[in-house]
Amino acid sequence: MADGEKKKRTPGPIDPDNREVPDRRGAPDGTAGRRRGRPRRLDPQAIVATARRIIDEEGVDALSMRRVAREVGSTPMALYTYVRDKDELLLLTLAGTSTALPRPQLPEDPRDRMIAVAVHMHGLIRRMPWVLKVLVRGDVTDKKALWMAEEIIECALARGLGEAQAVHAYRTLWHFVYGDLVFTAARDQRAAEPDRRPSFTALLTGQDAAELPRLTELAPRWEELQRYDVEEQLTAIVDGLLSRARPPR
Amino acid sequence: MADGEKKKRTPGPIDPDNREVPDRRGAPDGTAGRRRGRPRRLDPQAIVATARRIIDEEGVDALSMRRVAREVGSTPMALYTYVRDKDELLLLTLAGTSTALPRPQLPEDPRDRMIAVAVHMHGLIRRMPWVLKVLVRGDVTDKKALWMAEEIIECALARGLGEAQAVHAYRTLWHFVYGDLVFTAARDQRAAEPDRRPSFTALLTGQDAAELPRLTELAPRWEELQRYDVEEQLTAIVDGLLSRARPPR
DNA sequence: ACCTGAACACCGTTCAAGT
DNA sequence: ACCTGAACACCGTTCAAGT
Repeated sequence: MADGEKKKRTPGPIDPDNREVPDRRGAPDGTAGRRRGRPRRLDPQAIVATARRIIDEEGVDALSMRRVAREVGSTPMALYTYVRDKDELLLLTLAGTSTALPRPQLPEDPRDRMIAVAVHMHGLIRRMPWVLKVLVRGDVTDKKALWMAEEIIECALARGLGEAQAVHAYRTLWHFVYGDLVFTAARDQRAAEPDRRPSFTALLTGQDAAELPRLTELAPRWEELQRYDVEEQLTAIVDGLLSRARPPR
Repeated sequence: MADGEKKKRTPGPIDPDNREVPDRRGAPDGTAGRRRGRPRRLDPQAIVATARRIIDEEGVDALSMRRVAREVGSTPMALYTYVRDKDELLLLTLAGTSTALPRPQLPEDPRDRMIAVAVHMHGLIRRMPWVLKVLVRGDVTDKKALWMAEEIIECALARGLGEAQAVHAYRTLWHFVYGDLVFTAARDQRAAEPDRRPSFTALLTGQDAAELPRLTELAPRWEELQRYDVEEQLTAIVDGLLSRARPPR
């Protein structure tokens, strides 16, 4: 990094919100908004749409710059006019995904509302597990998903949490939802390929009974005991978080 | 998958618990425990150790079968005598990692103890972030980490949760800890490469103020508001979970 | 049983050149 | 400004052959 201080700006970034890109149609005199230089041959939206489809159908691992290029009828390097690198393309696929499920009717009571939003958040991603693997790489980039944060924070404030506490409550709920989905997905995958390493209970030998008596006892029933209703867990967490409110006066 | 029903068993699996592998030293008569066929040239433990070192020093993405082979002075395909595939090697690197932090003194009170164990779990992985990326691929494979599950479940039972509830409590805590660590790591990484996409607050334009008033208001202070003490959050969660106990009689 | 070498079917990205 | 083609430095894994 001795002399590499000049950063290349991505020349034609893609608008993550899928709005019309100005793209050579501007004022009638043809100057304002007109792109300079060689006209585009590729459709930026098509690039992202293709990427999204590949991920959706075959998983994140199936996504490659070469594959997208092939499918949009171009060469790998042409894509780099539109995205800085593969990571950026991945993030762009997130936009608009939060509208997959219609925004639900929410209860009026702040506590119940908070739980309902968290459950919705969970259900949304449960339906599109690929989103999980992309989300690790950065923050939420889908503006249409922000209403959920807004709602949860608003509810927390309504129940007497401070501003910081309310933001923390949102994060805590999100972190749980995320973690839960990751492990649910891992379990589903393990179930899909049997003979693969089994759940940890198989590791327990007779010698462990002394050190891990409770686990040893529960091991045979672990699979069923493990299953929970996310809503119940979210309810418990929300109640725990709300119990930190300073008493209303 | 029409005719591919016969599964090759991995011939010489590596013991995840780092115990002495029998390896050609058996009964004095030289039969029991003796390996048949050509003797091994590679040390199974060295393979795993090398993999662990690479991941630890340069991250999971730096791990490749070719790289490990090179560093143990062999060829890529020789590794497949010891592991079924790259995934299995990855899982094997996990063994023993939970002893990185000494087992702490725990409070007697079940609630406090539960919190302390959860905090310990968090601190352990915080110190070895690479573990996170490997854990997604499966369950806990480090037997030495199971005492944490045992403790948490035991505490939950002591406070009056049912068996299923106690197991759920453990899972909920673990899912939160995992999610929290993933996003903390993501934030750290974002901070390390600035100019990269910023936090979501930068997405908010004037037009959003109407729809997202609270977020818009908090946005300028988001970075500081966001920071929380994990222990506080874990405490709230534990209290929420324990509040589900049937009242003690 | 264990190990090698060549081969297959891929990667992301840089770089120089063309339009 | 946008796109191409060749090249660089890699991947995981299969397969046939050797010891």
